[in-house]
Amino acid sequence: MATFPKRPRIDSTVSNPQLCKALRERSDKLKLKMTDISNAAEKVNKVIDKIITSEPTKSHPLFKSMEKLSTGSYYEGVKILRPNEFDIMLKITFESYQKIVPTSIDESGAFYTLAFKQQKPPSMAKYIDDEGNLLAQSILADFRTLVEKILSTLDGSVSLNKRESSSPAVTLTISNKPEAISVDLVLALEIQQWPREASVGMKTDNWLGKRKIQEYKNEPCYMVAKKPSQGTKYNKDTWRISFSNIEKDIMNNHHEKDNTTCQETMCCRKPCLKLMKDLLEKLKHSGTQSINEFISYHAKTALLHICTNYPRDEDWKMTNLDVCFKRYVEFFQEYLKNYDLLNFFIPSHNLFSIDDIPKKSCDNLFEALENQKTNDYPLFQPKVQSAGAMPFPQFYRGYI
DNA sequence: TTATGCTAAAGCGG
DNA sequence: CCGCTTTAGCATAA
Repeated sequence: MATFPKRPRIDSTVSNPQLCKALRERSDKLKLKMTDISNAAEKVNKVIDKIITSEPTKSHPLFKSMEKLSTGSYYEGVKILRPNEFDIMLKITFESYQKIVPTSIDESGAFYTLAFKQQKPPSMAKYIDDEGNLLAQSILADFRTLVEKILSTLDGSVSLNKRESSSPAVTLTISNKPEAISVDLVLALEIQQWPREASVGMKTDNWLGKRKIQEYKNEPCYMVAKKPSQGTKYNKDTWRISFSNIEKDIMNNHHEKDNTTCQETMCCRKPCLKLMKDLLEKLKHSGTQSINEFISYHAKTALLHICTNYPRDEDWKMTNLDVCFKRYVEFFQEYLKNYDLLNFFIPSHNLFSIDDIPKKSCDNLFEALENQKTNDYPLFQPKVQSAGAMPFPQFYRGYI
């Protein structure tokens, strides 16, 4: 429960026009170019369509129900710099009589076994063990084989990446200039009823509104074939829960409840997330010690929590971008210091501990963020003034 | 299944 | 800064 830092502290902070302008310029630089989007979208969509509609897929007992559910940064409109990474969830649904029951296997509420409650369809026998549990890894393996087979009928511009043992994704590389495009295909089983562990999350009535939250809880959630990080702990095949569908809807409809006229004041929730992703990437490449474990999902989750604390569009005015971003950084630092970043949907699920992130890495990132914040984000600066030439309080001088 | 209309975001010109 | 056009993605209807 003691998740959030104390409220105000920086509410009184006044925007600094120079810093605000500099952040906005950086944010503009992160935008995707329309020509890049067109190129990439055409190629990606073509491949996905091929995979879904090909004969081997359509004749497979399990995969024939596959439908595209585009998720992740690109489709949430927060991808930065170039459209070079796509996340596509391929969802599988079961006939109504084939009820599947998720059972949580640990305290976190992140991992589940999935068992057929009623009859087991004979065509699916190879994916089900003696107790009726669905075998995540064998389904994933067959899916990979299927994709491989379909790609082999193509012109060779698309290749299959090497398998990564803990990843639930089958990753494709599409050749493209100036840069290859990588596409994560994530096979996901659709579950109609949210597990009990998820029923207490998403406490954000003031931001999204009770009605909207209830609508979300009536939507399905998904199970993906991701192993727990200590692989041998559970002998059964396990699944990890995913709310990518809800996350996407929130990101694309993130204004405060009942606000239908949000056009007038542009909010900076998305720009803040883009800047944070950019900053994390830059820190990773700047030699900052062991912070490579942090992923954009941590940044996104932090943003969702902060939006809950600051629910009003008024709290996110574009003209206050610097204040909002500083607030974001400080909340994120608080999560790092407490080693406590909870999954937005499942409060029992601490992202840091589930992903086995060392406390030391959190401390390192805390310090790196502190340094960036107090020096007005030197890593955002356009280009290097060759080393040494510019000692550290760099640009944006002349305020305060 | 396909066609059509809407929206958010990029791009551009004032 | 503001308004206009274009585009991809998506929802809805036919």
